[in-house]
Amino acid sequence: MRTLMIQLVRGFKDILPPETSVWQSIEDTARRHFENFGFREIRPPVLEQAALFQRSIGEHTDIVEKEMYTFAGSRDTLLTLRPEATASVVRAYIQHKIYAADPAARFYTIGPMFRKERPQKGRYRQFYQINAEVFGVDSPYMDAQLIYMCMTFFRRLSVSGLQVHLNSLGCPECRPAFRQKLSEMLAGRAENLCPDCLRRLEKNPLRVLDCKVPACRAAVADAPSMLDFLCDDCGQHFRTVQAALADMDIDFQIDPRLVRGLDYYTRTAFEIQTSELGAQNAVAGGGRYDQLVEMLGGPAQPAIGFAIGLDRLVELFCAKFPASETGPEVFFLPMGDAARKRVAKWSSELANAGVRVEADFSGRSLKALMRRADRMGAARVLIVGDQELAENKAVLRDMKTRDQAEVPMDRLVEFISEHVGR
RNA sequence: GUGAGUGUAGCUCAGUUGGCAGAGCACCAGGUUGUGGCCCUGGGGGCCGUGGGUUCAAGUCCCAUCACUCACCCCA
Repeated sequence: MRTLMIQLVRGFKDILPPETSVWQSIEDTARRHFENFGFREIRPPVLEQAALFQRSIGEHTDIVEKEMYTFAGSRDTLLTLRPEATASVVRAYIQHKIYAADPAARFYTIGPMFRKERPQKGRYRQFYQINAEVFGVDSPYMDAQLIYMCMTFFRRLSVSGLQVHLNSLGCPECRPAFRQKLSEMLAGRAENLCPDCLRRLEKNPLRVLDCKVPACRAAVADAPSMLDFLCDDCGQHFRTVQAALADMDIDFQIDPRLVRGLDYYTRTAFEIQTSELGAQNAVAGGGRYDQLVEMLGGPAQPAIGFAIGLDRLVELFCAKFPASETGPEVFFLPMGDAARKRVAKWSSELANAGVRVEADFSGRSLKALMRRADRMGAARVLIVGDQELAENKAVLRDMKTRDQAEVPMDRLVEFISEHVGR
């Protein structure tokens, strides 16, 4: 009789060792790097009221229309597994009145997001992001510093081949005029547009700009550029961002077609792309969202942030530095029951003293255990048998040099701690 | 939601016009009573994704279904 195997839910994945150690080190690097820039960690829950995302991301975005995991909570509230983190961080900023003490606040958060899309290379239904959000700062220098922080983070990880794409989406002052102009133009050639774009024409004409359907691309080939419609303030802001980036030696490309999928962005929008991940080329993306805090019921405070796709970053990183198992510093190899009893205690104490150890209690032959130690990449083995027990010693063998030394048992932990260089 | 490709051992994959299920690597044991890597010998491992159909006979042909992968849409 065969029990039915329960498998992963479609689009979800297990992250296994040794790859998990890559995740750990990237996350550690992010924490250190972001904290150097004055960011502190915030950990909002993964479950929120559906309304939070409907109001922030926008009713007519793909995310809200078809990609959210939403289900009935208690009473008549709808709950959603977060498809992105910014809305939650904004909600927390408002709910805990963090602005009251000091409106300027910087947060980062690392965790899983959920979107019900068809899985594909670099895209999962549960995926991980590193988010950074800045509140209460409207200066364009903040925009530049944020992009700088992001790019130097990648540099720290030695991930290269990344390109910054930059655009400005204007503000409520200047965007309507552009939107109007664009709508008029697109309406005139509606028969050339794909069905999706016909819907976008009504709800969000800017999105037609980044449609990949050839006919749509042709239709918008000579479309007006938002950059020509920027008001004085937005224009000034955008120019200052560019100048600051140049001053910080961050290369970028102006990309007037860069329209992000979330409705809340204003002014600066950017995406960091790679050519090495197949179709899903965005490794990070973000922008300014100066109206969102107020839209969600908080005070009028400007804000800007970005999200890094951790899964994609790990993939880029592993392409360059493949994950590998690291063996123990000391592999305990007891021969016989009496030895196993002693090794159980010694190896535990050594681990507790900060040395990475592993002990084998299987009772297999010395040869078999030596092979096992070799395979797992142990730096050295400690052999304990009847002879050693009788003489109150153990044999410490260096697997690389094959040197063997006798270690007095009563000082075993101290001796090995020193020997390993701790 | 749409399209294409792939499902055989832990992994990578062969499998001829339909005729007893295979290799390499990995794993285990022995060659060496308590010393790893190389070598030699032997061994364990499989509902051939699942269900149905055709056939004397199906991993192979047909149908369905599921899963995975890639791509579209969109994004991190």
